[in-house]
Amino acid sequence: MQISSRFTIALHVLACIAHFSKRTKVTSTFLASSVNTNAVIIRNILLQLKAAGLIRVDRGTGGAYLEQPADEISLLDVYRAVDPLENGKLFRFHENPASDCPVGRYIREALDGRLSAIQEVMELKLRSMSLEDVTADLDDLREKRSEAVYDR
Amino acid sequence: MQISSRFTIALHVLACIAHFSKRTKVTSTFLASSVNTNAVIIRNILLQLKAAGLIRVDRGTGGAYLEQPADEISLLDVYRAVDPLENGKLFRFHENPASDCPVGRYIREALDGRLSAIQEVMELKLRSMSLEDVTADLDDLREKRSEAVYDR
DNA sequence: GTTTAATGTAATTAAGACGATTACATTAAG
DNA sequence: CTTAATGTAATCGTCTTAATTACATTAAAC
Repeated sequence: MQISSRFTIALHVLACIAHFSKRTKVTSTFLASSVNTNAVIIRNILLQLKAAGLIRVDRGTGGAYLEQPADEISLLDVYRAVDPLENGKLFRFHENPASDCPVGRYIREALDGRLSAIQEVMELKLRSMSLEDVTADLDDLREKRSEAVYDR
Repeated sequence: MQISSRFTIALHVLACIAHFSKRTKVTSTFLASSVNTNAVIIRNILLQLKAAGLIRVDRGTGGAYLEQPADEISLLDVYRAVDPLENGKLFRFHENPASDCPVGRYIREALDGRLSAIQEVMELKLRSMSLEDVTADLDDLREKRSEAVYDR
């Protein structure tokens, strides 16, 4: 059960908006070609990011813009925007274990706290990273790679 | 993208084996009724746990037994046994981002380390908990609940 | 040796998610 | 009014999950 690529696409989209939107109009078609997917896929992700209050999208004229500073958009914000979990729970249980079994009767209760703790460390880590961290990484990589060219 | 219930079913199954296998023969039919699912579902999970070296299953006569002490079986062992990730990566990327885009060209490299770090904290937490921790929780719950009965 | 109870395994089904795609109404600037 | 873009519905193929039926294989027990 890998996590859907919607999450990494959303980060790619946000990084593009952060990088381009001051200079160019960032449309779903533009984003679709950077990501290499269909514009409708992008538009649906933009709708989710907008619903979460992370971006603004201009109808008619077009263009997407950050609604929050990049350092205030955490990876957890993005993850939750595009991949909402039902009940907020990462782990699923099988329904109706046998209540007349000493294991089945209590297994859900026994696991619940532990599984929540696992989910929590993951979400804490997601919350500790921001869109700005990602764009800073991108800037570093671009710089390093162009240096490498001059090295030859 | 919730994680498949196979993981929590596998923990239920292992807890049953730990609890019952010294006294009773633990068959797939027995486990299926405790979990409340089909015996073939259980048998496939037993095959995965066996392939991971966590249990032994006796053909013909039937019965499943732990192959390792409960305190040496971590939740990560179980998770990996029943829910193997392709490439071992929790997060998926979209293929072939535009290499002529300053974001598309480096986005994968920029995210890779961060996503691995997220996966790692989750796996460390999974590794920190053992089957014995779960069975101890179950014992506690059974004791508490029977006390509660006498309290009335 | 036959019976019996269990596992291993294949095949099928239904439901749901994902990603891609086409189509089109709606919007707003120029 | 034209144009370019978004919002949204509908469809499609593929994959995964979970459930189920069926049956060959195994090994103990009588």
